[in-house]
Amino acid sequence: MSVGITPSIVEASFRKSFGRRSILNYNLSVSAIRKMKLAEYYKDNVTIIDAYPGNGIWSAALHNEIKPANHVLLEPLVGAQKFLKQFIDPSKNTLKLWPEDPFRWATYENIVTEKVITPIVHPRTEINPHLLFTCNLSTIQGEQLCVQFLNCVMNRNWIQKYGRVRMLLWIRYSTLVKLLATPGSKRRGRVSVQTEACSDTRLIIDNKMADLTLDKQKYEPLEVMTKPNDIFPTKAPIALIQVDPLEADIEQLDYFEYVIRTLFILKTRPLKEGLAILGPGALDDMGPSLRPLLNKKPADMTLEEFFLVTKAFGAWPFKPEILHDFYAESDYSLHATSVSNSSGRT
Amino acid sequence: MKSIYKLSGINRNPAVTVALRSSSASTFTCSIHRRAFTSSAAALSAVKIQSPSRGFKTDSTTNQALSGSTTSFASSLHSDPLFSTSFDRSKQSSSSPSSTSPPSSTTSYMPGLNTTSWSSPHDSINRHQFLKDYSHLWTLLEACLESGNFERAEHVLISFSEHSDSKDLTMAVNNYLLRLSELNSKDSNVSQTWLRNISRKIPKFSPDTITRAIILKNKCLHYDYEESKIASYIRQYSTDILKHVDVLGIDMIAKIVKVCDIPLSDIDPQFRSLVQAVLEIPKESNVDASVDTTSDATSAPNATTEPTKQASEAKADKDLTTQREQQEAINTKLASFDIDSIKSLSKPGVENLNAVDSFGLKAIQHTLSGFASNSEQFNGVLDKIIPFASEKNVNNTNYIDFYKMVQQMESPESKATLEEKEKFYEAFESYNIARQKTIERRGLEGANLKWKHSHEQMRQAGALALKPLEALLWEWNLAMQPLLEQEFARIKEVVKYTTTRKAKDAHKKAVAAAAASASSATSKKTAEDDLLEFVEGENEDIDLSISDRFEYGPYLLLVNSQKLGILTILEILKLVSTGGIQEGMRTARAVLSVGKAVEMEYKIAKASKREKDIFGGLSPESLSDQSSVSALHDKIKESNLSNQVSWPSSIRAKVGSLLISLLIHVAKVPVTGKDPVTGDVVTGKAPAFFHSYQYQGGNRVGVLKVHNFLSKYISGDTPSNFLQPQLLPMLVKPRPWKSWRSGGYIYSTSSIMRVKDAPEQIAYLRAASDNGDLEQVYEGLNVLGDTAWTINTPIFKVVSKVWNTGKEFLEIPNEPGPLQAPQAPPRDADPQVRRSWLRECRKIHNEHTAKYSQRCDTNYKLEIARAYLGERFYLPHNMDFRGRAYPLSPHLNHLGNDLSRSLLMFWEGRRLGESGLRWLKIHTANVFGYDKFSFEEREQFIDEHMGDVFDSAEHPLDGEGWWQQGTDPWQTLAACMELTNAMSLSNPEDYISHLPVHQDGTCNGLQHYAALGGDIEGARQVNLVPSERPQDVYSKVLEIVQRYVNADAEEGHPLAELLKDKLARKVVKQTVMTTVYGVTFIGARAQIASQLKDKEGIDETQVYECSVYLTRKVFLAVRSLFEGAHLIQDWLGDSAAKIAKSVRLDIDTPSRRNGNRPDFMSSVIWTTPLGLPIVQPYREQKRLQVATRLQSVQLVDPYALRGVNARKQKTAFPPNYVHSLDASHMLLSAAECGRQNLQFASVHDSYWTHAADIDKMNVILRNAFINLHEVDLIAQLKNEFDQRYGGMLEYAEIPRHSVIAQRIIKARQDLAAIYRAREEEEEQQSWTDAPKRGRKKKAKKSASSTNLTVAEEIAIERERIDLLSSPEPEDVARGQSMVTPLSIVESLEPEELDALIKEANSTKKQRSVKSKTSSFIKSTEHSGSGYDKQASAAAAAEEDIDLLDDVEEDIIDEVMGDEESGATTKKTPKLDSLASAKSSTSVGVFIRLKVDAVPPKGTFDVKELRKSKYFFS
DNA sequence: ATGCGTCATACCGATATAAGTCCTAGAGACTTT
DNA sequence: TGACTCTCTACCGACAATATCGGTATGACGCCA
Repeated sequence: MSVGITPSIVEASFRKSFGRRSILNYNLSVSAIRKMKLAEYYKDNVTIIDAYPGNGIWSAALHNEIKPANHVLLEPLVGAQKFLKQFIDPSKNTLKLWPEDPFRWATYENIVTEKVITPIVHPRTEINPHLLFTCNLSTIQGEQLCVQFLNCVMNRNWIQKYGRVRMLLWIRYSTLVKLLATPGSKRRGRVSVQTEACSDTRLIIDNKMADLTLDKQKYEPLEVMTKPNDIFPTKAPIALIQVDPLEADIEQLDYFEYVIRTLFILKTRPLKEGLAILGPGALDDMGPSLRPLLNKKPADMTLEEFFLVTKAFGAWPFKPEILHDFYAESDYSLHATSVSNSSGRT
Repeated sequence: MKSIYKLSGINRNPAVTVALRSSSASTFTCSIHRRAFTSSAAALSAVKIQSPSRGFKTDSTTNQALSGSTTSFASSLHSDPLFSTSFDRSKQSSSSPSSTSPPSSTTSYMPGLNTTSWSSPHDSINRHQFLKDYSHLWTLLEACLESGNFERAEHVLISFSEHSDSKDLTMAVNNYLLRLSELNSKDSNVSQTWLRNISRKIPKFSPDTITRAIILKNKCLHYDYEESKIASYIRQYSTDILKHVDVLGIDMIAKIVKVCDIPLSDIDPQFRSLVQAVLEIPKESNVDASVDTTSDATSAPNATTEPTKQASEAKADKDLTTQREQQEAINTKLASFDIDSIKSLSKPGVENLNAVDSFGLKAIQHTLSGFASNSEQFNGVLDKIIPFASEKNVNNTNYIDFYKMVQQMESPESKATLEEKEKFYEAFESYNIARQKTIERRGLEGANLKWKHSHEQMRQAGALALKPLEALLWEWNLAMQPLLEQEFARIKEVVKYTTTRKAKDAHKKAVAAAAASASSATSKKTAEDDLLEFVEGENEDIDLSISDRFEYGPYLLLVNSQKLGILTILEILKLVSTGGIQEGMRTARAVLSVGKAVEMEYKIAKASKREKDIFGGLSPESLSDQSSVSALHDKIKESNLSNQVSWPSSIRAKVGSLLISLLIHVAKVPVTGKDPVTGDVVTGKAPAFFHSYQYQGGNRVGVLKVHNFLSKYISGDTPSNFLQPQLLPMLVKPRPWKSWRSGGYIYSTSSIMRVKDAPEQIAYLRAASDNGDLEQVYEGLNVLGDTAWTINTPIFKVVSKVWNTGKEFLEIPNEPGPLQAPQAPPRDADPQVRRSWLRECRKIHNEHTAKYSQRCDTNYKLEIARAYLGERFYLPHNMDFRGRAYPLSPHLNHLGNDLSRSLLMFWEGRRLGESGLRWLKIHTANVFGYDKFSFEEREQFIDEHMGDVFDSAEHPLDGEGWWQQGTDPWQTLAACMELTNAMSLSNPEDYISHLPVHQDGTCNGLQHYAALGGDIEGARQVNLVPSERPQDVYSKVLEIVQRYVNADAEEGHPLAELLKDKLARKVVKQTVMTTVYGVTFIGARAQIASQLKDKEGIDETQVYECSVYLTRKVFLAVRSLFEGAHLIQDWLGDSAAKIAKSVRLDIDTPSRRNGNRPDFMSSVIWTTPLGLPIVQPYREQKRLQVATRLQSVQLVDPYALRGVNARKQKTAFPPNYVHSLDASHMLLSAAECGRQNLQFASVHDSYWTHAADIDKMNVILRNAFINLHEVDLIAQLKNEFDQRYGGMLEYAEIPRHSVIAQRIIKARQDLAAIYRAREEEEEQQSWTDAPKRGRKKKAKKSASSTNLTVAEEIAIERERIDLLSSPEPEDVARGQSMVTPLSIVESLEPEELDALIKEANSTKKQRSVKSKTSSFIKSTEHSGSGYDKQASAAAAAEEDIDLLDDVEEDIIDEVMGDEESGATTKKTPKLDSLASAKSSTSVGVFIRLKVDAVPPKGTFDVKELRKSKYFFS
């Protein structure tokens, strides 16, 4: 995937996406990367973890622009592996293909234990300049994975234990609006608050044909895909976002998670109704301290306001002890089998 | 055009909406979309003329009475006589719908009145267009009447009249009239005036004799039986009026008879004896001790004259007192029969179970035993009768052991005279009736008194004492009262208006006025305001609560506030920790349960009150003529409005949610917490319950959680204290089944069939019931219900001893401690760690929940058993929709697990005799698990183990414990005890045995299959063929599998080598068993995997592939062994698929999701040999969200017309059919056992009777099986299908090259051209007609397409059929001139068509076989390949990247190829394409449905099994 | 009296919710350019 | 003119996801001829 073979990969990957949605426009990719000034930030001993490279356009652009010391492609799809292999120069050690599935957490441990990558832990004062993560999350499961990556940002586990690792994620539009919805938006939900709380997330490459209800002021894309053949499949809009984990801690993280998850159940009802379902007597006990917010809808609330609620919740003496609920599947085969066995006994 | 895509039958009905919600008060128009084409295309437009009565805008009929509102109902679309043939059982054809059906509104089969047929027009079982609203109105009418809201009731009545049949209407009016006259008993003019008015308003209404009877009743009360007034009225309408005992009551009739001097011969002979009884009773002694004492509480407590709170409490006190009085009265009665003392003779040492001593079951126990402890004066006569009486243990006995009493009385040593015995039984019977009634009318107020008592005790003990739960509950109920009163007041405020709009306007005015006055007087905030604020919520919700109250209000008013409070609390506490929610429950379930409890409470109270009204001073249980009594009971139930229909679940949910929200608001528990900041301990009061939500795998679920303070009180032993007493075993014989809704308990109504949200099932059932087709079914079920049971006390003692240890033992789970979740990993732990932690938590949680619910379940069983110790009881039965019988009373019954079964035995004993002793031994061997040997061997086995048997019986817990090794240990113990008792006699054959002895069918499903197919080999395997030793299917299958595996092992197959020594019967058993149910490969694989998992020597990683391998082998073996069965199974499945995927021409059924395709509407329906119609209920469900006070709740809408779930219809039909046969077999056997005076019980394919009667039963059940299968059932089924579904269309393919196919293609093109032209024209028209109306988006079609969609073609075919059946010759001619694919196909001879289809199918098959090698059986032959692939994949993952070179080219190409093609375009479902979807060599076409020919029947003669010893063994 | 336009509202269906996916297999239904 | 994706995986008995949004139908109401 050296610069020299760029035309060939562009040509070869035309209208290929291996079941995912991918960008096809190499030049636009390059342009976006330059606008992000990635090459300037990632200079020294750079490792790129490149999940689901698929047709390889975006990977090629990253590779050619950043020229990383180590670029590992996590691609479980045999077809895609075969395709990508054509463009990998085995003699060089900078670009490797690893066939394990990026969906599995073990993959990320394995590439370390197998010495495919050697991550450098970087202090949290700045974005880790030695490690960049990119992933194509354009499938239906991609959204799930995306949310989990964000959870990892919050929990500082997974690759985020190496410091604040920037993530460049290709996501569906439906996911995008969930992540980037601003207060007052119809799409404002738990994930958007969480994203806001733990990361600085920007829209990098937008898609022209999607008319989404985003705060365009706040999320001005660096590049826009305009032509039908910029992506494949043509009518399946995706976007590239850049997720920069924040340095600061979230206070009372457990409570924060519980509060936002619960409050967004009744997201267009006044907060007082939402408070009531936080715990027995919650409205009576916490209501007074949150009086100014009581009539606000969770969907309209800002991050700071959620922090206020979290704080009040943390200070509430009678808050529930168990914040994570489990449920039992109705799979009590114990009893059932004892009944049926005895009618047809052995 | 759009009309084609509209489901014409389901237009919303505005007039009904008015009555239900009355959101509006003026003119409505109900428009029906036209179904017929309005095109000018000559051949097609004829439809318009053909059916002038269809598809028009109905005229609006103005009805002044409805505050100017105009109501109209869509006229029926399909009332053609063509589609109204009668439902018939194919074997005894044609019977017209009975005209004597009791009025009912849940279902209706009135052809021609707003109805369409359900699954087939062949049966005249029709679906009322507004079924849902119809039944809602029905219940609403009753509710309004009960609460005295006559204005609205009339409103409802008028809406109802618009689309009800005249019988239902008359019944509705009569109920109105009855209630009106009740409340105006002193003035009969009121009701007469009203009647005149209503007759004018509803011209359809015609009074019947019941109407007259009501007026007569009113007159009697008004004029105090003044002869002149009454006699003339009777003369005017004949003495027929007097047959309505259920209206007038016996007392009244007697008086009338006396006053007017009417000869007794004019009275309905059925009830003459009752009237006579009244006449003979001297006036003063006419006091009934047993009839309801709480009845005044039931008569519309919240009607205009509502009892005050104090009054109702006082009444509760009174109730308890009267109850005691009543009991004493009965005691006196018993005593008067010369059995002065019924003081318990029961055994010592029946330990009390550890349980919260409070209400529920305790109260029942109290009822049951209530008067055992009284007075010493009863010692005497009984002592004379029973010599052992002196040994009686007086302490520790809190119940009467009737069982022992009777045994001793009947024992040879007993000196009781025949007369004494007779008197005893008579007393026993009436005592039981009284107690049964008391149990069914649960004493809610009684519970409250107990709570109150507890509360007061707590007070005395001082504040420091921990409050007992009861005290808390009392406080809650007390606190709920003012809120409930407030709610009642608000409801009354709302419901006094006839429309919500009026109510809202009035409210607005009131608010405005209040605001005006408030501005002057500064508002002071009072407690009441707080209440108001809570109840009313935010101002913006007021409109909502008004319309809400308008809906649920009338229902809530039916039960008084005391009862409401109590039952809410009881229900909620019962539900704690259900639904997999820790320390809580699902909101949906909670609100529905509470709502249902309210409904139950009301209905039972109402029934009880009516009974009192009708019987007057007579005591029904003491009358000699019990047949008249029960006939009258039935009549009462039938005429009772509330028995006909259940409340809509939306109403239940709303009522329940309101009550729960009140409870949440008032129920508080003390709490302590730590202030996170200061660290101080804070105390306070917190709500005991709170409403929240949880997520279950991405789904939101509403939950009601209990405060953990409260959950400390609640253990697995608690819920049984809150048990609803309505569905317990009965102390008297159940009311026999007489119709589909008459039978079972005394007060509560149950249906004879458990239906699954499917009115269609009810419709068919009702038709059969009304038609008198179910007599055999009734007979069988009644035998089951008449079997008398009692508790096996020795077993109970052992069990309760074990239970009280709290430890796990056999089937008894231990007392689960608090849930201990593992420590959560730190947040920054690897996601994998977190994931496995979560998984672990979930697993522990699951286990805990399962354990808890098991503990609860066992506790229920034991508590019920304890309550019924020494009692004689009965288990009323009904059926599932296939006809299999189940006891109505849950928890403790003989269908339960081993433990439940062991706790039950026959009340009646029978001398063993020689054969009985032998069977008792065999039974002991069977339950021990030694059941695969010959009878002689089993007998011998027990003889050899007689020492173990004795030891088990005498030292169950401290002996060798031989019984515990049995397959069914508890039943083994019971058998050991029985056998020991018998053997202890000098002649064991003299032993009077009560133990049920079982005879089980060996793989009963396969037995039926073998008989159906006449399959000799199969018959042999399942013991249909006489044999010296029992055949064991599972061992046989295992043997074959073993052979396969050995063969593979020979060839070096690694898995075969691994497995060949590890096969066991157990591994294959479940799979063989479930084969009958159509288990799929993956399901069977999972079963086998779980069996292999515990096997030694199989690595965990290999379990999967082993199970895959083995499952293939097992399937092969089963198939080879039961070839005949599989042929039948396949035929059944294929037939069901054809039916379920058939297309109907009689109604328009576009798919909801894809307007280009019709939905499949026909369920598989068949009639069992006993005449029971069975409808498979599997349809797509429509779900409704109902907004309740707490949250919105999702309910299924059973009334929605939805397409069938074809897949489920297909897969479930074979097992359902076979189950319907085994059910028939059972019921036939039961009926015959009843005739031969055998006690009989069954668990589907396990038949029970006394040991002594086993020989008789064996003959009976064999004969029944032979009778069942002597006719060719499958042929009969095919015949029935042909008749019922013959008019439908099925999809078939014929070769494209055939002449016919070419003609069809041509015809389609022609039709498409006409169709498109007409479509365009219509479009134009619709633009000019109503430019704003959007077109139905359902009809998605590509405008340019020249092909017809499937839906379009069906529409055209339908037109043709309609034309042909038109009465106009002109239309018929037009129809004949139409050339459609169907007309072309029908021009062929059937044989020609068959040949064409066969040809097409064979080419298709060839292609598919060529392209796929997917059959698992086939791939078994190369099962090595899967192994290899797995290995290489694993290797690829482990090795370095370079290994990618090794990936075979062809795989890559394949993937790449797929990717390429993924980008290619897709296509529209045009009919032509539908044809070529499978192969371009054939054309798809709709033909008349014809089920396949029945597979040839084998030569096995079912009569042979008469000699088969092990058929059932 | 009728008709029309506008606004409010009820109803119905669609969609999001959470966040490891459940180790695999195979048939069948469904969709939609 | 097929193919791809999605679903579901044993019968019965027991049961049951919810909040919100947007489009459409329908009715109320006002207005004016």
